[in-house]
Amino acid sequence: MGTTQLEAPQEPKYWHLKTVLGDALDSEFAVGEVLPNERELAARFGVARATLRQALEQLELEGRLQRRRGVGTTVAPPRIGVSVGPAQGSWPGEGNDAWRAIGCAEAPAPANVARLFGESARDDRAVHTIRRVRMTHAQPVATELLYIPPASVPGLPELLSPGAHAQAVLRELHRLELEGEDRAVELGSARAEDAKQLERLPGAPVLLVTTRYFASGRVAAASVATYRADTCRLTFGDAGAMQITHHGPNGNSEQRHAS
Amino acid sequence: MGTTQLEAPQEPKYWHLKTVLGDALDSEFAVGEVLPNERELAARFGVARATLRQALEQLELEGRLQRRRGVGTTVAPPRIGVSVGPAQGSWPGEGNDAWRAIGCAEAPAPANVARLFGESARDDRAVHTIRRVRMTHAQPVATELLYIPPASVPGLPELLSPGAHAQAVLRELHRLELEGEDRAVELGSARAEDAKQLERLPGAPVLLVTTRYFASGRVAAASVATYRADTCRLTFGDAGAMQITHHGPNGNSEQRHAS
DNA sequence: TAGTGGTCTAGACCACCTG
DNA sequence: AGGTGGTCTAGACCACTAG
Repeated sequence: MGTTQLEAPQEPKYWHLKTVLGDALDSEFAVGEVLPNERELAARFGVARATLRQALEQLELEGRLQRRRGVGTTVAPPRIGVSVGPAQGSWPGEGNDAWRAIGCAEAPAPANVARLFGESARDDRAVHTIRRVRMTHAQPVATELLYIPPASVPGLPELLSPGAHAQAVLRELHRLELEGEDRAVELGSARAEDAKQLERLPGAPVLLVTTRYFASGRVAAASVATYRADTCRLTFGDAGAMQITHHGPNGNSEQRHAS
Repeated sequence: MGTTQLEAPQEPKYWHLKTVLGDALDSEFAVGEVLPNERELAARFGVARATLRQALEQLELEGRLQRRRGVGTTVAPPRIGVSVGPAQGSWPGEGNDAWRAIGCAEAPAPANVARLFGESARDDRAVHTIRRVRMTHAQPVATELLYIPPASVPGLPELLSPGAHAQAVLRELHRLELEGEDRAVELGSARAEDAKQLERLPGAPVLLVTTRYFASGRVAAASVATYRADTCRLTFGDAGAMQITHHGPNGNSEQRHAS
């Protein structure tokens, strides 16, 4: 032996670890089962805890693990498919879409949101801002800020209790005919406020879904929703019944696709 | 002073750092500008390099920074909006959709893909597998594996060169009438193979877009596309012209939405 | 109170790019 | 060759959860 060892250690330790752990999860662990703690795992694999943690972070990012401070690391269930596409309730709050309003306010839209409404509403007054949470299987999967310009809900009743006010704004909004929607998805990290509602730590990876609702030839409402990236798979179209993808066990697909 | 310091150091250093750096990016740096190197930044802020790196990682995750080994850390341009929704070329490869086939093969579908085709094709023979890359602004933004069962392309000509074969399969596919599509988006990390094509390191955060194409009352094709999460914003519908969201400067939206 | 994951440090070496 | 970011180590302490 000696220098004859031609192994390719090009592969970082944490990457190799991730693979090994991932395989172990598929073959030796059941969903919900708790793994040994980080210090023991690190010792068992002969690496520093920081290195072990790098591997765990990746697996958590891929939705295979769930870590909770003070509790432990458990094997995560497959991601939940949550429908965000059209072909459903159309307007926000229409149909049984599992959103729950938890607050509302009237304030000038922040710059990034004002942009969604286009040039027209540049110097607009305060917009109705509704904060909602989306629950699935008794777990919070998303928070959302819904922005509705006063012009979209002209016939609004008197000042009401915060809860009732949100209901009233949505009800008024539904009187309009929805002409179409627009959507964008990007990666982000949870702001402190959102993180708390999603029961995650600040900075946790999230999927930001920005939506524009069109009616009366203009943007009648807009929203920015924050979905937990670890537990959610966003579905569009009638993909509700689509099976999981789960970059998993044999999903590694080590075939030649080459050239 | 002394114990009178009631500051809330609950906020982790890296989180605070991220905020400070983020603000600095907006006010003092131009897109493309290179930041001081990590060792100097760490010293300047009085933290260990690992802590500084945690902040940079977050900013990179949010698409605000771009780091390249051996080169440096630069301020990233706003994310590129790439259209993935319907209302475009419909079939993959139809229209000018900036995809370029770089290889193809016939092999049994991996388990996770076979699932997309439903029960019917459980024990199916090899499927056509086409690997494509999507370019935008001369940069690779996505790689894709397109799976097409032989049944979907019956009239396929003789064995051709790898490149021509991919073209032929797609051309045959276009003869079918597309009845609808299905889509799911989730967070993942780049496999080594994809990472290379996307000019990123293995494990880089990506958005996995799984699509099913329906024709003749069944799934005629399916694909798993891997988009760079740092540089891309996926758009659906006619959101092509939608302005950036950019969780940015004043986007922090420190208003009360409370209850 | 004991045990977990989360944060932080101060170093070291490596892989990669550029001049 | 020199500088960059990427990986890794071996510690320490903190915040949280649970029995």
